[in-house]
Amino acid sequence: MRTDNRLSRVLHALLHLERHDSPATSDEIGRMLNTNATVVRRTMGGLRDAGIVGSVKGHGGGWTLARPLDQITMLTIYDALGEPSLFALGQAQDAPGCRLEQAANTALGKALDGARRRFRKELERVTVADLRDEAGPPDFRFPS
Amino acid sequence: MRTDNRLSRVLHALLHLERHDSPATSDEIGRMLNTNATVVRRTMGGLRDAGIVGSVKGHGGGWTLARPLDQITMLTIYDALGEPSLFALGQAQDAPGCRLEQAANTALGKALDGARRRFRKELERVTVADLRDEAGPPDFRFPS
DNA sequence: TATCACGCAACCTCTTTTGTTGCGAAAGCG
DNA sequence: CGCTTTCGCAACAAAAGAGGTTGCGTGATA
Repeated sequence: MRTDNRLSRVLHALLHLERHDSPATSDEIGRMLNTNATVVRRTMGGLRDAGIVGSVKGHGGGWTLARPLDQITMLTIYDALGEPSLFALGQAQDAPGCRLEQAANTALGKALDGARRRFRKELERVTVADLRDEAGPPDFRFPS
Repeated sequence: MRTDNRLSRVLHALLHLERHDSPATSDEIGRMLNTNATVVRRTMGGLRDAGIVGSVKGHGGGWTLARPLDQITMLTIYDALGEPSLFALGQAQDAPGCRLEQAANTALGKALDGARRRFRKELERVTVADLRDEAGPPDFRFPS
């Protein structure tokens, strides 16, 4: 199954944003993420609504950070993206009312819920500033 | 996003299989799972190779359990299905060599790995016999 | 030997996501 | 005051993947 890379992309974009003096245009970010401006706007729109970034129109406009990176957890971003569905596995609904199917789904649901909790807990623990620090010194960061 | 329901379906099918005296044909299972015989064969093939079920050709043939349900964990099945990719989220590979992207991917990867471990651990803990027992008495199980 | 049922490969269809295009509105520049 | 830049938004096209469909072969049984 094709995976949703928006969380990874947005993290990447925010890290670059911090190092950008002026607002970064959608097109610039699109080139960083190897995609195009419309996709960037679509994705960043949710972050703007969540108060993570701001957008400015017109000359010299673009995207800016609305708060310092140490006040943005990975979970903040994940939720701002609309909490996209985490799993490629799901419960079948082939015979609603069949207690055997229900039992199978209940068990699978528990396993998925446990995994989801673990995932969110880890995202909550890590700020984007942590990522920046782990990336090392500013040099050699974007060898384009 | 469309989810992969094979694990749920197979669990459901195994629970029915146990209650079936003669081998169950792919077509019968297909009707239980609201799908068709070919899809059933495709999915059950992996389980046969893993020694979980057996298939018999010809008159009176079909699918049978190769071991008792209390010797089949949910994890056994998941792995027999080829350990299908668990997540709908993934790491972007837009700028290999960019340390900021790498940092984002590393952090995301850790969160996903933790969730995967939790998931597998839970699957390992539960046998299909547990599901059967939790489904309650045999009555009212398949109100078709 | 006729029928049943799995095995397998090729193909079709449907859904979802990404990417593309075009137009409008707001903000600065000269 | 018009021109350019840039986001906002909607509609459309393209690509990928999974599930489903069909057809034919093979083995087993009656």
